[in-house]
Amino acid sequence: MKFCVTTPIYYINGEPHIGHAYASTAADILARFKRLDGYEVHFSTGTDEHGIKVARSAEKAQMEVQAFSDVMSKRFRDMSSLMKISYDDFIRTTEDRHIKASQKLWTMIEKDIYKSSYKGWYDPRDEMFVNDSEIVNGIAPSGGKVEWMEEESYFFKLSAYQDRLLDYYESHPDFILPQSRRNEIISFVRSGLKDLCISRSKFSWGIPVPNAENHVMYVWIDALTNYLTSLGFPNDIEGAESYFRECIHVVGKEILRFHAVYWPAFLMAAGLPLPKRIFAHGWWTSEGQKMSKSIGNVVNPFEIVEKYGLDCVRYFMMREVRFGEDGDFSVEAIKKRISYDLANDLGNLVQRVLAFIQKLGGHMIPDYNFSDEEKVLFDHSRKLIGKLRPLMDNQDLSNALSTIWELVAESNKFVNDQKPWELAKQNDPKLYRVLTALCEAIKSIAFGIAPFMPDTARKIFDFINIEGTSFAEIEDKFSSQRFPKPVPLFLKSE
RNA sequence: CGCGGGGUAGAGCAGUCUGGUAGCUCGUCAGGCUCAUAACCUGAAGGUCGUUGGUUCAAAUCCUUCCCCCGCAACCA
Repeated sequence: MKFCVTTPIYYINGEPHIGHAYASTAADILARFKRLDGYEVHFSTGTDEHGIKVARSAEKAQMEVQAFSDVMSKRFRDMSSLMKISYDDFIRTTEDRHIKASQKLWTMIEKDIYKSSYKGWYDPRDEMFVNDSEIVNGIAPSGGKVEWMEEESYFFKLSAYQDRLLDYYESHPDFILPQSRRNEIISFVRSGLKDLCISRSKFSWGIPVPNAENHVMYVWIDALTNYLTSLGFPNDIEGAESYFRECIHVVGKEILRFHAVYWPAFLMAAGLPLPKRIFAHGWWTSEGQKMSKSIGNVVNPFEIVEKYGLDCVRYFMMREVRFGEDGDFSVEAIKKRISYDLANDLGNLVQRVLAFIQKLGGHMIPDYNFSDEEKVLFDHSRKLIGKLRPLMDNQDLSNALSTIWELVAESNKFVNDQKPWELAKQNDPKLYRVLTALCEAIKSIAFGIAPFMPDTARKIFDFINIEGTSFAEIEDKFSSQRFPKPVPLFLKSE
Protein backbone atom coordinates (compact mmCIF):
# COMPACT_ATOMS: atom_id res chain seq x y z
CA MET A 1 0.00 0.00 0.00
CA LYS A 2 1.23 3.41 -0.92
CA PHE A 3 0.95 6.75 0.77
CA CYS A 4 2.22 10.14 -0.27
CA VAL A 5 2.35 13.39 1.63
CA THR A 6 3.83 16.77 0.80
CA THR A 7 4.60 20.04 2.48
CA PRO A 8 4.42 23.18 0.42
CA ILE A 9 7.71 24.13 -1.13
CA TYR A 10 8.77 27.14 0.84
CA TYR A 11 9.49 30.41 -0.85
CA ILE A 12 13.06 31.33 -0.04
CA ASN A 13 12.47 35.04 0.02
CA GLY A 14 12.31 34.97 3.82
CA GLU A 15 13.58 33.07 6.82
CA PRO A 16 11.93 29.86 8.06
CA HIS A 17 9.42 30.60 10.78
CA ILE A 18 7.03 28.63 12.93
CA GLY A 19 4.48 28.34 10.13
CA HIS A 20 6.92 26.41 7.97
CA ALA A 21 7.93 24.21 10.87
CA TYR A 22 4.27 23.58 11.61
CA ALA A 23 3.34 22.43 8.11
CA SER A 24 6.43 20.26 7.88
CA THR A 25 5.84 18.67 11.26
CA ALA A 26 2.23 17.83 10.46
CA ALA A 27 3.23 16.21 7.18
CA ASP A 28 6.05 14.41 8.95
CA ILE A 29 3.64 12.94 11.49
CA LEU A 30 1.37 11.63 8.74
CA ALA A 31 4.36 10.10 6.97
CA ARG A 32 5.75 8.49 10.11
CA PHE A 33 2.39 7.05 11.08
CA LYS A 34 1.95 5.41 7.70
CA ARG A 35 5.47 4.01 7.70
CA LEU A 36 4.91 2.44 11.11
CA ASP A 37 1.66 1.08 9.75
CA GLY A 38 3.45 -0.71 6.95
CA TYR A 39 2.85 1.61 4.00
CA GLU A 40 5.34 2.50 1.31
CA VAL A 41 5.62 6.23 1.83
CA HIS A 42 6.84 9.09 -0.27
CA PHE A 43 7.19 12.33 1.66
CA SER A 44 8.50 15.40 -0.09
CA THR A 45 9.34 18.93 0.96
CA GLY A 46 11.56 21.57 -0.55
CA THR A 47 12.05 25.14 -1.65
CA ASP A 48 10.53 27.38 -4.28
CA GLU A 49 13.30 29.51 -5.66
CA HIS A 50 12.22 31.41 -8.74
CA GLY A 51 10.63 34.79 -9.26
CA ILE A 52 11.44 38.43 -9.21
CA LYS A 53 11.41 38.72 -5.44
CA VAL A 54 14.20 36.23 -5.09
CA ALA A 55 16.15 37.86 -7.90
CA ARG A 56 15.85 41.21 -6.16
CA SER A 57 16.76 39.85 -2.74
CA ALA A 58 19.86 38.29 -4.25
CA GLU A 59 20.74 41.63 -5.78
CA LYS A 60 20.36 43.35 -2.44
CA ALA A 61 22.58 40.74 -0.83
CA GLN A 62 25.06 41.32 -3.65
CA MET A 63 25.02 37.68 -4.59
CA GLU A 64 24.52 35.66 -7.72
CA VAL A 65 20.92 34.56 -7.67
CA GLN A 66 21.77 30.85 -7.79
CA ALA A 67 24.26 31.23 -4.95
CA PHE A 68 21.69 33.17 -2.97
CA SER A 69 19.16 30.40 -3.59
CA ASP A 70 21.63 27.80 -2.39
CA VAL A 71 22.12 29.66 0.87
CA MET A 72 18.44 30.25 1.50
CA SER A 73 17.40 26.77 0.49
CA LYS A 74 19.83 25.40 3.02
CA ARG A 75 18.14 27.40 5.79
CA PHE A 76 14.95 25.49 5.09
CA ARG A 77 16.79 22.23 4.90
CA ASP A 78 18.32 23.06 8.29
CA MET A 79 14.86 23.82 9.64
CA SER A 80 13.75 20.38 8.45
CA SER A 81 16.70 18.75 10.19
CA LEU A 82 15.98 20.71 13.33
CA MET A 83 12.39 19.48 13.38
CA LYS A 84 13.48 15.94 12.45
CA ILE A 85 11.36 15.99 9.33
CA SER A 86 11.66 12.54 7.78
CA TYR A 87 11.34 13.62 4.17
CA ASP A 88 12.19 11.21 1.39
CA ASP A 89 12.96 14.00 -1.01
CA PHE A 90 13.91 17.64 -0.65
CA ILE A 91 13.12 19.25 -3.94
CA ARG A 92 14.38 22.58 -5.26
CA THR A 93 12.64 24.24 -8.16
CA THR A 94 15.99 25.26 -9.63
CA GLU A 95 16.98 21.63 -10.11
CA ASP A 96 17.28 20.30 -13.61
CA ARG A 97 14.79 17.47 -13.02
CA HIS A 98 12.19 20.01 -11.98
CA ILE A 99 12.79 22.32 -14.90
CA LYS A 100 12.23 19.39 -17.22
CA ALA A 101 9.12 18.27 -15.38
CA SER A 102 7.59 21.75 -15.45
CA GLN A 103 8.26 22.17 -19.14
CA LYS A 104 6.78 18.75 -19.79
CA LEU A 105 3.64 19.62 -17.88
CA TRP A 106 3.41 22.89 -19.80
CA THR A 107 3.46 21.06 -23.11
CA MET A 108 0.87 18.60 -21.84
CA ILE A 109 -1.61 21.40 -21.19
CA GLU A 110 -0.69 23.50 -24.19
CA LYS A 111 -4.09 23.03 -25.82
CA ASP A 112 -5.48 25.20 -23.00
CA ILE A 113 -2.80 27.86 -23.23
CA TYR A 114 -3.05 30.97 -25.35
CA LYS A 115 -1.14 34.22 -25.74
CA SER A 116 -2.69 37.52 -24.75
CA SER A 117 -1.69 40.59 -22.85
CA TYR A 118 -1.60 40.97 -19.11
CA LYS A 119 -2.66 44.31 -17.74
CA GLY A 120 -2.01 45.47 -14.24
CA TRP A 121 -0.49 47.98 -11.89
CA TYR A 122 3.26 47.90 -12.11
CA ASP A 123 5.72 49.10 -9.53
CA PRO A 124 8.87 50.31 -11.30
CA ARG A 125 10.84 50.53 -8.07
CA ASP A 126 10.40 46.80 -7.39
CA GLU A 127 10.06 45.94 -11.08
CA MET A 128 6.95 43.92 -10.45
CA PHE A 129 3.21 43.88 -10.83
CA VAL A 130 1.40 44.52 -7.59
CA ASN A 131 -1.98 43.39 -6.41
CA ASP A 132 -4.78 45.95 -6.29
CA SER A 133 -5.29 45.25 -2.63
CA GLU A 134 -1.69 46.16 -1.87
CA ILE A 135 -1.92 49.59 -3.43
CA VAL A 136 -2.77 52.54 -1.22
CA ASN A 137 -3.47 55.81 -3.02
CA GLY A 138 -1.43 54.74 -6.00
CA ILE A 139 1.55 53.77 -3.88
CA ALA A 140 2.96 50.24 -3.84
CA PRO A 141 4.24 48.56 -0.65
CA SER A 142 7.75 49.48 -1.73
CA GLY A 143 6.78 53.14 -1.64
CA GLY A 144 6.97 53.52 -5.40
CA LYS A 145 4.25 55.02 -7.56
CA VAL A 146 2.44 52.38 -9.60
CA GLU A 147 1.84 52.64 -13.34
CA TRP A 148 -0.72 50.88 -15.51
CA MET A 149 1.16 48.46 -17.68
CA GLU A 150 0.60 45.75 -20.23
CA GLU A 151 2.78 42.86 -21.25
CA GLU A 152 2.39 39.93 -23.55
CA SER A 153 1.77 36.78 -21.55
CA TYR A 154 0.54 33.24 -21.80
CA PHE A 155 -2.79 32.41 -20.24
CA PHE A 156 -4.32 29.18 -19.09
CA LYS A 157 -8.00 28.62 -19.85
CA LEU A 158 -9.00 28.18 -16.24
CA SER A 159 -12.49 29.39 -17.07
CA ALA A 160 -13.07 26.23 -19.07
CA TYR A 161 -12.65 24.10 -15.96
CA GLN A 162 -15.19 25.70 -13.69
CA ASP A 163 -17.88 23.04 -14.08
CA ARG A 164 -15.48 20.14 -14.04
CA LEU A 165 -13.96 21.42 -10.83
CA LEU A 166 -17.34 21.89 -9.19
CA ASP A 167 -18.36 18.40 -10.23
CA TYR A 168 -15.18 17.04 -8.76
CA TYR A 169 -15.67 18.83 -5.43
CA GLU A 170 -19.22 17.54 -5.36
CA SER A 171 -18.27 13.93 -6.00
CA HIS A 172 -15.24 14.06 -3.68
CA PRO A 173 -16.48 15.71 -0.49
CA ASP A 174 -13.19 15.12 1.32
CA PHE A 175 -10.97 16.45 -1.44
CA ILE A 176 -10.58 19.73 0.39
CA LEU A 177 -10.40 19.84 4.16
CA PRO A 178 -11.35 21.36 6.53
CA GLN A 179 -14.95 21.64 5.36
CA SER A 180 -15.12 25.37 6.01
CA ARG A 181 -12.24 25.90 3.60
CA ARG A 182 -13.94 23.65 1.08
CA ASN A 183 -16.99 25.86 1.25
CA GLU A 184 -14.87 28.90 0.53
CA ILE A 185 -13.29 27.28 -2.49
CA ILE A 186 -16.60 26.11 -3.90
CA SER A 187 -18.06 29.54 -3.42
CA PHE A 188 -15.06 31.07 -5.13
CA VAL A 189 -15.27 28.76 -8.13
CA ARG A 190 -19.03 29.21 -8.41
CA SER A 191 -18.60 32.95 -8.63
CA GLY A 192 -16.85 32.41 -11.96
CA LEU A 193 -13.28 31.67 -12.94
CA LYS A 194 -11.14 33.94 -15.05
CA ASP A 195 -8.24 32.72 -17.12
CA LEU A 196 -4.89 32.63 -15.45
CA CYS A 197 -1.76 34.45 -16.46
CA ILE A 198 1.02 31.87 -16.33
CA SER A 199 4.08 33.58 -17.77
CA ARG A 200 6.11 36.75 -17.37
CA SER A 201 8.62 38.42 -19.60
CA LYS A 202 9.81 41.27 -17.40
CA PHE A 203 12.24 39.09 -15.50
CA SER A 204 14.24 36.00 -16.36
CA TRP A 205 14.75 34.18 -13.03
CA GLY A 206 12.37 31.35 -13.79
CA ILE A 207 11.79 28.29 -15.88
CA PRO A 208 11.78 29.14 -19.60
CA VAL A 209 8.49 28.58 -21.35
CA PRO A 210 9.05 25.90 -24.00
CA ASN A 211 9.47 27.37 -27.49
CA ALA A 212 8.89 30.94 -26.41
CA GLU A 213 11.62 33.54 -26.33
CA ASN A 214 11.81 35.77 -23.29
CA HIS A 215 9.02 34.12 -21.33
CA VAL A 216 9.43 32.39 -18.01
CA MET A 217 6.74 30.55 -16.12
CA TYR A 218 5.01 32.65 -13.55
CA VAL A 219 4.57 30.84 -10.26
CA TRP A 220 1.80 28.34 -10.68
CA ILE A 221 3.07 25.68 -13.01
CA ASP A 222 6.61 26.05 -11.79
CA ALA A 223 5.72 25.69 -8.13
CA LEU A 224 2.90 23.17 -8.19
CA THR A 225 4.67 20.75 -10.50
CA ASN A 226 7.18 20.01 -7.77
CA TYR A 227 4.87 17.38 -6.34
CA LEU A 228 5.08 15.43 -9.57
CA THR A 229 8.78 16.03 -10.09
CA SER A 230 9.48 14.52 -6.73
CA LEU A 231 7.63 11.35 -7.72
CA GLY A 232 9.72 10.86 -10.83
CA PHE A 233 7.53 12.61 -13.38
CA PRO A 234 7.85 12.61 -16.34
CA ASN A 235 10.38 9.78 -16.60
CA ASP A 236 8.25 7.38 -14.61
CA ILE A 237 4.70 8.54 -15.15
CA GLU A 238 3.08 5.33 -13.93
CA GLY A 239 5.13 5.20 -10.77
CA ALA A 240 4.44 8.84 -10.11
CA GLU A 241 0.72 8.41 -10.62
CA SER A 242 0.47 5.43 -8.30
CA TYR A 243 1.75 7.53 -5.40
CA PHE A 244 0.08 10.71 -6.49
CA ARG A 245 -3.41 9.25 -6.29
CA GLU A 246 -2.76 8.65 -2.57
CA CYS A 247 -1.21 12.03 -2.03
CA ILE A 248 -2.14 14.46 0.75
CA HIS A 249 -0.98 18.01 0.12
CA VAL A 250 -0.57 19.82 3.41
CA VAL A 251 -0.76 23.54 2.66
CA GLY A 252 -1.27 26.81 4.46
CA LYS A 253 -4.67 28.39 4.12
CA GLU A 254 -3.10 31.28 2.21
CA ILE A 255 -2.16 29.01 -0.67
CA LEU A 256 -5.20 26.77 -0.62
CA ARG A 257 -6.71 28.22 -3.75
CA PHE A 258 -3.69 27.42 -5.87
CA HIS A 259 -3.80 23.84 -4.72
CA ALA A 260 -7.55 23.34 -4.73
CA VAL A 261 -8.42 25.20 -7.94
CA TYR A 262 -5.46 25.84 -10.24
CA TRP A 263 -3.63 22.62 -9.57
CA PRO A 264 -6.55 20.26 -10.23
CA ALA A 265 -7.35 22.23 -13.36
CA PHE A 266 -3.79 21.82 -14.66
CA LEU A 267 -3.89 18.13 -13.87
CA MET A 268 -7.23 17.69 -15.60
CA ALA A 269 -5.87 19.50 -18.62
CA ALA A 270 -2.84 17.24 -18.66
CA GLY A 271 -4.93 14.11 -18.28
CA LEU A 272 -3.23 13.26 -15.01
CA PRO A 273 -4.89 11.93 -11.86
CA LEU A 274 -5.68 14.27 -8.98
CA PRO A 275 -4.19 13.98 -5.53
CA LYS A 276 -6.34 12.50 -2.82
CA ARG A 277 -6.66 15.54 -0.66
CA ILE A 278 -5.68 19.13 -0.06
CA PHE A 279 -5.56 19.93 3.62
CA ALA A 280 -5.30 23.58 4.63
CA HIS A 281 -3.80 24.25 8.04
CA GLY A 282 -4.35 27.43 10.01
CA TRP A 283 -2.04 30.15 11.21
CA TRP A 284 -0.38 30.85 14.52
CA THR A 285 -0.62 34.08 16.36
CA SER A 286 2.00 34.86 18.97
CA GLU A 287 0.87 35.82 22.46
CA GLY A 288 -2.52 36.68 20.99
CA GLN A 289 -1.19 38.93 18.25
CA LYS A 290 -0.47 38.50 14.61
CA MET A 291 3.20 37.74 14.13
CA SER A 292 5.09 40.61 12.65
CA LYS A 293 8.65 41.77 12.47
CA SER A 294 7.75 45.23 13.72
CA ILE A 295 6.12 43.90 16.89
CA GLY A 296 9.03 41.51 17.21
CA ASN A 297 6.90 38.53 18.16
CA VAL A 298 7.80 36.23 15.29
CA VAL A 299 8.31 32.73 16.64
CA ASN A 300 11.61 31.34 15.43
CA PRO A 301 11.66 27.53 15.28
CA PHE A 302 15.35 27.34 16.13
CA GLU A 303 14.88 29.38 19.28
CA ILE A 304 11.86 27.55 20.63
CA VAL A 305 13.29 24.11 19.96
CA GLU A 306 16.43 25.22 21.78
CA LYS A 307 14.32 26.51 24.64
CA TYR A 308 11.68 23.81 25.06
CA GLY A 309 13.02 20.78 23.24
CA LEU A 310 11.94 19.35 19.91
CA ASP A 311 9.35 16.84 21.01
CA CYS A 312 7.72 19.33 23.34
CA VAL A 313 7.35 21.82 20.51
CA ARG A 314 6.03 19.19 18.12
CA TYR A 315 3.55 18.03 20.74
CA PHE A 316 2.41 21.52 21.59
CA MET A 317 1.76 22.49 17.98
CA MET A 318 -0.30 19.39 17.30
CA ARG A 319 -2.20 19.25 20.57
CA GLU A 320 -2.94 22.86 21.31
CA VAL A 321 -5.27 23.49 18.38
CA ARG A 322 -7.27 21.33 16.11
CA PHE A 323 -5.38 20.88 12.85
CA GLY A 324 -6.92 23.26 10.32
CA GLU A 325 -7.84 25.94 12.87
CA ASP A 326 -5.81 28.98 13.82
CA GLY A 327 -4.02 28.91 17.13
CA ASP A 328 -2.08 31.02 19.56
CA PHE A 329 1.51 30.33 20.44
CA SER A 330 2.14 31.60 23.94
CA VAL A 331 4.81 30.89 26.48
CA GLU A 332 2.23 30.16 29.14
CA ALA A 333 0.38 27.68 26.94
CA ILE A 334 3.42 25.71 25.90
CA LYS A 335 4.72 25.56 29.46
CA LYS A 336 1.40 24.23 30.64
CA ARG A 337 1.33 21.55 27.98
CA ILE A 338 4.83 20.46 28.83
CA SER A 339 4.25 20.37 32.58
CA TYR A 340 0.82 18.85 32.67
CA ASP A 341 0.43 16.66 29.62
CA LEU A 342 4.01 15.60 29.12
CA ALA A 343 5.78 15.66 32.48
CA ASN A 344 2.87 14.95 34.85
CA ASP A 345 0.68 12.65 32.82
CA LEU A 346 2.89 10.80 30.37
CA GLY A 347 6.36 11.21 31.85
CA ASN A 348 5.27 10.42 35.35
CA LEU A 349 3.27 7.40 34.25
CA VAL A 350 6.26 5.87 32.55
CA GLN A 351 8.48 6.73 35.48
CA ARG A 352 6.21 5.45 38.24
CA VAL A 353 5.69 2.12 36.50
CA LEU A 354 9.20 1.47 35.27
CA ALA A 355 10.90 2.79 38.39
CA PHE A 356 8.68 0.47 40.38
CA ILE A 357 9.85 -2.47 38.32
CA GLN A 358 13.42 -1.38 39.06
CA LYS A 359 12.56 -1.34 42.72
CA LEU A 360 11.53 -4.96 42.45
CA GLY A 361 14.90 -5.79 40.96
CA GLY A 362 14.52 -4.63 37.37
CA HIS A 363 13.03 -7.85 36.06
CA MET A 364 10.01 -7.87 33.84
CA ILE A 365 8.07 -10.99 34.74
CA PRO A 366 5.10 -11.04 32.40
CA ASP A 367 1.82 -12.63 33.40
CA TYR A 368 -0.97 -12.48 30.86
CA ASN A 369 -3.53 -14.47 32.86
CA PHE A 370 -5.49 -11.32 33.39
CA SER A 371 -8.48 -10.89 35.62
CA ASP A 372 -11.20 -8.54 34.40
CA GLU A 373 -9.57 -5.39 35.72
CA GLU A 374 -6.27 -5.89 33.93
CA LYS A 375 -8.04 -7.16 30.86
CA VAL A 376 -9.88 -3.88 30.39
CA LEU A 377 -6.66 -1.88 30.32
CA PHE A 378 -4.98 -4.47 28.11
CA ASP A 379 -7.83 -4.42 25.59
CA HIS A 380 -7.83 -0.66 25.44
CA SER A 381 -4.08 -0.69 24.84
CA ARG A 382 -4.35 -3.11 21.98
CA LYS A 383 -7.13 -1.08 20.39
CA LEU A 384 -5.30 2.23 20.49
CA ILE A 385 -3.71 2.20 17.05
CA GLY A 386 -6.97 1.06 15.49
CA LYS A 387 -8.64 4.10 17.01
CA LEU A 388 -5.92 6.38 15.71
CA ARG A 389 -6.08 5.21 12.09
CA PRO A 390 -9.33 6.94 11.07
CA LEU A 391 -8.27 10.08 12.91
CA MET A 392 -4.95 10.17 11.11
CA ASP A 393 -6.68 9.52 7.81
CA ASN A 394 -8.71 12.67 8.44
CA GLN A 395 -5.65 14.59 9.57
CA ASP A 396 -7.32 15.05 12.94
CA LEU A 397 -4.00 15.20 14.73
CA SER A 398 -5.12 16.87 17.94
CA ASN A 399 -7.84 14.31 18.49
CA ALA A 400 -5.36 11.54 17.83
CA LEU A 401 -3.29 12.93 20.70
CA SER A 402 -6.37 13.28 22.92
CA THR A 403 -7.14 9.66 22.23
CA ILE A 404 -3.66 8.60 23.25
CA TRP A 405 -3.96 10.69 26.39
CA GLU A 406 -7.17 8.92 27.34
CA LEU A 407 -5.09 5.78 27.64
CA VAL A 408 -2.44 7.69 29.61
CA ALA A 409 -5.10 8.85 32.06
CA GLU A 410 -6.65 5.41 32.28
CA SER A 411 -3.24 3.94 33.05
CA ASN A 412 -2.55 6.46 35.77
CA LYS A 413 -5.90 5.71 37.31
CA PHE A 414 -5.19 2.01 37.02
CA VAL A 415 -2.03 2.44 39.07
CA ASN A 416 -3.95 4.36 41.73
CA ASP A 417 -6.72 1.78 41.86
CA GLN A 418 -4.56 -1.34 41.80
CA LYS A 419 -1.95 -0.02 44.25
CA PRO A 420 0.94 -2.18 43.08
CA TRP A 421 2.99 -1.08 46.12
CA GLU A 422 0.51 -2.85 48.37
CA LEU A 423 0.46 -5.93 46.15
CA ALA A 424 4.24 -6.02 46.49
CA LYS A 425 4.11 -5.80 50.25
CA GLN A 426 1.62 -8.64 50.38
CA ASN A 427 3.50 -10.75 47.84
CA ASP A 428 0.30 -10.92 45.83
CA PRO A 429 0.88 -12.59 42.42
CA LYS A 430 -1.63 -10.15 40.96
CA LEU A 431 1.27 -7.68 41.02
CA TYR A 432 2.77 -9.15 37.87
CA ARG A 433 -0.50 -9.09 35.98
CA VAL A 434 -0.92 -5.43 36.90
CA LEU A 435 2.60 -4.55 35.82
CA THR A 436 2.22 -6.52 32.59
CA ALA A 437 -0.96 -4.68 31.73
CA LEU A 438 0.76 -1.37 32.49
CA CYS A 439 3.78 -2.19 30.35
CA GLU A 440 1.46 -3.15 27.53
CA ALA A 441 -0.27 0.20 27.90
CA ILE A 442 3.04 2.03 27.91
CA LYS A 443 4.09 0.14 24.80
CA SER A 444 0.93 1.11 22.93
CA ILE A 445 1.25 4.69 24.08
CA ALA A 446 4.84 4.79 22.89
CA PHE A 447 3.76 3.59 19.46
CA GLY A 448 0.92 6.08 19.42
CA ILE A 449 3.17 9.03 20.15
CA ALA A 450 6.02 7.79 17.96
CA PRO A 451 4.94 9.77 14.88
CA PHE A 452 4.45 12.90 16.97
CA MET A 453 7.41 12.65 19.31
CA PRO A 454 9.95 10.30 17.78
CA ASP A 455 12.70 10.96 20.32
CA THR A 456 10.47 10.42 23.32
CA ALA A 457 9.03 7.26 21.83
CA ARG A 458 12.57 6.04 21.22
CA LYS A 459 13.41 6.55 24.89
CA ILE A 460 10.36 4.61 26.01
CA PHE A 461 11.05 1.81 23.55
CA ASP A 462 14.56 1.55 24.97
CA PHE A 463 13.21 1.39 28.54
CA ILE A 464 11.08 -1.61 27.66
CA ASN A 465 13.37 -3.27 25.12
CA ILE A 466 11.17 -2.68 22.12
CA GLU A 467 12.50 -2.11 18.64
CA GLY A 468 9.77 0.35 17.76
CA THR A 469 9.88 0.13 13.99
CA SER A 470 6.41 -1.20 13.21
CA PHE A 471 2.95 -1.21 14.75
CA ALA A 472 2.98 -4.96 14.19
CA GLU A 473 5.28 -5.27 17.20
CA ILE A 474 2.45 -4.25 19.49
CA GLU A 475 1.04 -7.75 19.20
CA ASP A 476 4.21 -9.32 20.60
CA LYS A 477 3.93 -10.24 24.24
CA PHE A 478 6.64 -9.34 26.69
CA SER A 479 9.04 -12.08 27.63
CA SER A 480 10.78 -12.46 30.92
CA GLN A 481 13.69 -10.03 30.83
CA ARG A 482 15.61 -7.28 32.55
CA PHE A 483 14.61 -3.68 31.90
CA PRO A 484 17.17 -0.89 31.92
CA LYS A 485 16.82 1.86 34.49
CA PRO A 486 14.51 4.62 33.25
CA VAL A 487 15.18 8.34 33.54
CA PRO A 488 12.49 11.02 33.54
CA LEU A 489 11.26 11.82 30.01
CA PHE A 490 10.43 15.48 30.47
CA LEU A 491 11.65 18.20 32.73
CA LYS A 492 9.31 21.00 33.52
CA SER A 493 10.59 24.34 32.37
CA GLU A 494 11.32 26.61 35.35
C1' C B 1 -29.71 41.39 1.13
C1' G B 2 -22.27 38.57 -2.24
C1' C B 3 -20.71 33.52 -0.02
C1' G B 4 -19.33 30.85 4.35
C1' G B 5 -18.15 29.91 9.67
C1' G B 6 -19.17 31.23 14.67
C1' G B 7 -21.60 33.37 19.44
C1' U B 8 -22.47 27.17 25.26
C1' A B 9 -19.45 27.90 33.11
C1' G B 10 -13.50 32.67 34.42
C1' A B 11 -10.59 30.90 29.58
C1' G B 12 -10.48 27.55 25.27
C1' C B 13 -13.78 24.12 23.04
C1' A B 14 -17.44 19.56 22.17
C1' G B 15 -22.62 18.74 21.84
C1' U B 16 -26.81 21.14 17.19
C1' C B 17 -27.46 16.81 11.28
C1' U B 18 -30.78 12.13 14.15
C1' G B 19 -35.10 17.42 19.95
C1' G B 20 -35.55 14.25 25.87
C1' U B 21 -31.60 15.26 32.93
C1' A B 22 -25.67 20.54 29.41
C1' G B 23 -20.05 17.76 28.53
C1' C B 24 -14.42 18.10 28.03
C1' U B 25 -9.59 20.53 29.12
C1' C B 26 -7.41 24.46 32.01
C1' G B 27 -8.45 27.66 36.28
C1' U B 28 -10.94 27.71 41.60
C1' C B 29 -12.21 24.89 46.21
C1' A B 30 -12.23 20.30 49.15
C1' G B 31 -10.76 15.23 49.95
C1' G B 32 -7.83 10.52 48.98
C1' C B 33 -3.12 8.11 48.01
C1' U B 34 2.18 7.92 48.79
C1' C B 35 4.62 3.72 43.63
C1' A B 36 6.21 8.16 40.92
C1' U B 37 9.11 14.10 38.12
C1' A B 38 5.15 17.82 45.26
C1' A B 39 3.42 13.76 40.44
C1' C B 40 -1.43 10.66 40.44
C1' C B 41 -6.84 9.70 41.75
C1' U B 42 -11.81 11.42 43.53
C1' G B 43 -15.47 15.04 44.51
C1' A B 44 -17.63 20.12 44.60
C1' A B 45 -18.79 25.08 43.12
C1' G B 46 -19.65 27.71 38.51
C1' G B 47 -23.86 28.08 32.50
C1' U B 48 -31.62 31.30 31.99
C1' C B 49 -26.37 27.37 25.68
C1' G B 50 -26.02 35.91 21.84
C1' U B 51 -31.29 38.09 21.25
C1' U B 52 -36.83 37.89 19.76
C1' G B 53 -41.03 35.16 18.78
C1' G B 54 -42.83 30.30 17.33
C1' U B 55 -43.44 24.61 16.70
C1' U B 56 -43.58 20.62 20.52
C1' C B 57 -45.44 17.02 26.24
C1' A B 58 -40.16 18.52 25.70
C1' A B 59 -35.46 23.06 22.13
C1' A B 60 -28.38 24.44 22.94
C1' U B 61 -30.57 21.19 19.17
C1' C B 62 -36.16 22.62 14.39
C1' C B 63 -38.48 27.46 12.21
C1' U B 64 -38.33 32.96 12.85
C1' U B 65 -36.48 38.42 14.42
C1' C B 66 -32.55 41.24 15.53
C1' C B 67 -27.37 42.06 17.37
C1' C B 68 -22.15 40.93 17.43
C1' C B 69 -17.38 38.42 15.85
C1' C B 70 -14.38 35.96 12.10
C1' G B 71 -12.93 33.94 7.18
C1' C B 72 -13.39 34.23 1.61
C1' A B 73 -14.55 37.70 -2.55
C1' A B 74 -8.47 36.16 -8.23
C1' C B 75 -2.51 36.50 -9.63
C1' C B 76 -1.65 37.16 -2.93
C1' A B 77 3.82 31.44 -3.37
